[in-house]
Amino acid sequence: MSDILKNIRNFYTYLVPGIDDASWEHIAEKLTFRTLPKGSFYIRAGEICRYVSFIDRGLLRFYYMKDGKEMITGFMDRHQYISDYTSFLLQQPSTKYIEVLEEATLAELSFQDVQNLYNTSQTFERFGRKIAEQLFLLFDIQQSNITNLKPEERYLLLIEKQSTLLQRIPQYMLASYIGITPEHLSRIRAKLSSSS
Amino acid sequence: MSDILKNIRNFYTYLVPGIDDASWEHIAEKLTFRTLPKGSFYIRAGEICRYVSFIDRGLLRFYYMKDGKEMITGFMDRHQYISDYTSFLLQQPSTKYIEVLEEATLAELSFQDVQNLYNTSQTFERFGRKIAEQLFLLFDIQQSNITNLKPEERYLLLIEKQSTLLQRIPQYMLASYIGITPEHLSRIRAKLSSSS
DNA sequence: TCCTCATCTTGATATTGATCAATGAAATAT
DNA sequence: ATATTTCATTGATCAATATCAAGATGAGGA
Repeated sequence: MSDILKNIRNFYTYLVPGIDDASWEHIAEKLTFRTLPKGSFYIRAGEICRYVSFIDRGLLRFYYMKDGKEMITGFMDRHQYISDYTSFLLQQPSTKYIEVLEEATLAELSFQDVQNLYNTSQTFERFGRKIAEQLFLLFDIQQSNITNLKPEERYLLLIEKQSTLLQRIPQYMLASYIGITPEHLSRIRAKLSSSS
Repeated sequence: MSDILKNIRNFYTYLVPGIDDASWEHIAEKLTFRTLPKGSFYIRAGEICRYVSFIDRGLLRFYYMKDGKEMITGFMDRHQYISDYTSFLLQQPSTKYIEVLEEATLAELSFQDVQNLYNTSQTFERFGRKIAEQLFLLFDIQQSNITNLKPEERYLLLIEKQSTLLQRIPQYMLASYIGITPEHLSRIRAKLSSSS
């Protein structure tokens, strides 16, 4: 347990370098813990996201349904932050699913506690700003990948940048994440391996 | 001039409802003003974005270059906030161009002033958080439009939601914004008008 | 008014990636 | 070990959209 707290504090310190013990205690005492088994859902479409969570362990996938098909928009690994932040910020029903791919242990803050912390702690307000800024930057990179790169280039980038993910995720999910059909990814791979 | 300040204060109040006069004065005294003529650039690829700006008047477009072609990612109208926020946050060279389509009057804060305000004003820190959250929400909506909708549907959404823009922007720019060629947009329009 | 440049339209063809269908391979359950 | 199910590959065809090439339209300047 104290290992989890250490990891979370590292995460906070990364975003708000100067954080002091008192501010940290203030936050830490509000954290609650939860373990989600493989195959369960962090959130489903229609539900309101009531927490922001730190992933101490595990792997999750984001997707939404489009014409009866799952469209995967991202994966979240350990020591990252997870939430359907749109649903959380607006406290309105989510349009996404977040499914647990590998059993996950989460440390969470409720919406109400987050608001209270914003009102009582300048440090936490800064943390909230940093989180939103990080998400913005992440989105900006991802969007430019989607619009700039062809499927083949996105696949190569994935190999280069996230090779650990490739081993943990079936190919048809990668295809969906890249934005193509499993058949097309298979052909891209065939072409790449024949030409190299 | 006092009209501009009133508009900006409305914008701040929208994001941080409780803002008091003292906090506002603190911010207002750092604002600088600038008018950019039509055809000039707010930023070009390779430059670092040193300001966040409030558009009091005017219209601007975001684009990046891809294989020698301009790919338009957005338009910003008056009473909105503008910046290449990725370049601003990281203080690193931009990959985008922001061009003035209609003469623009801007009220700006420099990167350094923004950092100082974060350190001296809790209200401003909250404002920074809200700005980032708003940008995140905007991106999320835009991304789901791009991935969920077909070009024709994106065009119809544009007509429905931003009909004022349509009159101010040439069709080939709309095509780029929608993510298709001008020829294809022309055909979509032909099909729509024949079937209605 | 006429000319010119930019924009928009229309047609023919090419490319990309999806869909449908079948087969092969690998993991899991019995 | 065998059967069942899930996942990956391969082939044939189809749909959406890009590209290339002319024209048509329209607005601002000489």
